[in-house]
Amino acid sequence: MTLFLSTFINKLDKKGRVSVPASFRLALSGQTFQGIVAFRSYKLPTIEGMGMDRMQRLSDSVDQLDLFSDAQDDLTATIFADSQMLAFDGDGRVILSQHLLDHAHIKEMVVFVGRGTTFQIWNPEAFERHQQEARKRVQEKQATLKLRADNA
Amino acid sequence: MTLFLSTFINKLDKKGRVSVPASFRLALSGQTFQGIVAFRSYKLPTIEGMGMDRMQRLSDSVDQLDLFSDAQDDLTATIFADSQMLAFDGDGRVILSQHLLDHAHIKEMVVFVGRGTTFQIWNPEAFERHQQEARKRVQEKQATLKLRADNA
DNA sequence: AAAATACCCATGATATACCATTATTATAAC
DNA sequence: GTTATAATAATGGTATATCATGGGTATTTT
Repeated sequence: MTLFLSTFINKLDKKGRVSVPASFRLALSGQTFQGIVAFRSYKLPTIEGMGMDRMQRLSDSVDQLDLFSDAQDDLTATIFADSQMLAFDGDGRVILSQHLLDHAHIKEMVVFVGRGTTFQIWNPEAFERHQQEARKRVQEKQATLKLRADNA
Repeated sequence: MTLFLSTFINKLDKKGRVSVPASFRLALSGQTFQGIVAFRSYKLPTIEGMGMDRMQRLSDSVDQLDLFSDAQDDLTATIFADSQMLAFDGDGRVILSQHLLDHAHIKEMVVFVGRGTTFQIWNPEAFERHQQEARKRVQEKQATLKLRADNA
């Protein structure tokens, strides 16, 4: 099992620790770095999470040895500089930095959302809202699609 | 684990020493030269840093340019001539030369910024400004960046 | 000799490792 | 189908190790 699936809600303790869902840990079990890599989404109030291997591949694809090109500059600045390596403790927990928590407006409860090869970490209410809006957009799209189909 | 990730802010002591972040040292632990290679960025007020192995690769790629071409000449002058090997002391610190410090306007605090296969060393305020601008540009260019990220 | 550098050790802060307890889920027995 | 039991996962707290930092002393360099 190498995919991140489902959503899980866990509690943030007063030290900022939170258990990474067991199934996510299983998906990461083959990796050398036992933990997750996390950075602030540059588009939504959520934290992007993945394994180190994916980060490595991201780096490889960006690494053309033209380390001075403008094109890659902003991307590397934003992603690599902002990302953090969060190691599991013996019980599969990580510590989310204040930096990350602030961005996602997380206070006590944390939602892990599987997205296949990556996952996201949300504030529960914010995630719920985001989901509903996404659903609404899909429905609207379906409506327009149907109209088009009828017209065709 | 060979990537430089996150940003760390450390202090320059009165002897000019500064701790290289532990995770950066870990990323360099496999190398024969225990230290960093640093040179002045030619387009930004920052110091470019990397391990000796990456410097070697850079050299190899420059070798493939025509031996006496302008491009090779420029790279050799701006990178190899300007770069310095800074060895770790017993506690993982290096001494940044005045030459480098002046270029980056560093006085007391030093920011280490991971960029995947390399890193940069900044003045804190200058970095903050640069980072925010980069983030803004990334948000504007979202679509392109997303494609890249997905392909990785 | 003076200055710069390398080496060594001490300390406080913080993160990591470890262990105990609770909760939840799955399994088995009745 | 319900209850009992076991297994796994999540949570909470404490001890330990690591790291950044500061200072001292020796060693090299000029």
